[in-house]
Amino acid sequence: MLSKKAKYAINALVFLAKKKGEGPVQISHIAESEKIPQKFLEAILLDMKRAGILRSKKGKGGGYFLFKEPSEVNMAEVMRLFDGAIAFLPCVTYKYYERCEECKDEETCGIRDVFLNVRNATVELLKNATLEKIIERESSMKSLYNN
Amino acid sequence: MLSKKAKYAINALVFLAKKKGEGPVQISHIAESEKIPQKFLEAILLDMKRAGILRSKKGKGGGYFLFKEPSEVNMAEVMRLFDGAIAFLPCVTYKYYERCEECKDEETCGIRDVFLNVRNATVELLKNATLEKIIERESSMKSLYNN
DNA sequence: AAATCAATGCTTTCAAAAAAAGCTAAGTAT
DNA sequence: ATACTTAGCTTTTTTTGAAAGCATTGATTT
Repeated sequence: MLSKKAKYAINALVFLAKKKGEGPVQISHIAESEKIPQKFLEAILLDMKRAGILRSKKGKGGGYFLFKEPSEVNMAEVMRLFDGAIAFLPCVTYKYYERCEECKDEETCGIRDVFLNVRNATVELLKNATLEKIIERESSMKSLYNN
Repeated sequence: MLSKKAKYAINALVFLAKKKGEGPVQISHIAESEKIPQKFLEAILLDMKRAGILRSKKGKGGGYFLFKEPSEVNMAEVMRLFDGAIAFLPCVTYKYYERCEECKDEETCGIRDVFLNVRNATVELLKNATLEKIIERESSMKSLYNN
């Protein structure tokens, strides 16, 4: 399961992506609209700012806004930022690699093989899921649903 | 990431599947061979016994053994037993379903759509990954590796 | 310059879950 | 009987998740 942090981050990102071009959005506004505890959201937004996804502006008329293009922010990136590795086992991750103690031979480990396939499929889908596509898909589903 | 519990469970299952037909195996034997803290393993095996995957025999010559067929034990089942839902979001699970508070319309939620696809792909792969196939694949990889 | 607004940084707290460890009981084969 | 092995229960320790609180810094407006 995603941590609350990651989930909130995604919600906030989609929200900000929809407001792209409208200038900074206050934390309190995002928190209210997406039902996220404000203080928690502050930390989350800050993390994403540090990661180069968002920027902020202080003072009157300040707030957060998307800095990267919506087509360049994908779910794999966001999940890794908040929850670490996406894979189910450390021996099939790239950045968080760790060998299994009990494993006699990683190359021929049947368990590893399964979870490597799962990881690859998952990462593929998540990398493809950009903010742009999510919003696009949402509006196309909405019009489908309303006709 | 899988919990240690789930990971240990899988290791123990593969171990027992390889010993299928050789009678009960002592907990201590599994623990040593797979490098699992024995007391922790006891609880894990007991859970799998309750789930009908294993059976046990007490007293001299006792131990645990696989009760289900190796072709009928898959990774999705084991993971659900120990770690609960496989999906990343509660709104795309079957048994652990929960609605997202902030979600205005689940049917057209772009985020949900992404994670539903991920879930479906993952479950498909995990259901297919039975103990039988894991062992089979392992030995075929080994012979490939040795030639 | 002062007042105001909003993000930033840092610390602490609270709760829950994960990961074990310890001890006693119960069942079974020989 | 007794030696062996799982079963059951309680407690402890560690880690992580999820916040809440408060003082600070920086930008803007008047």
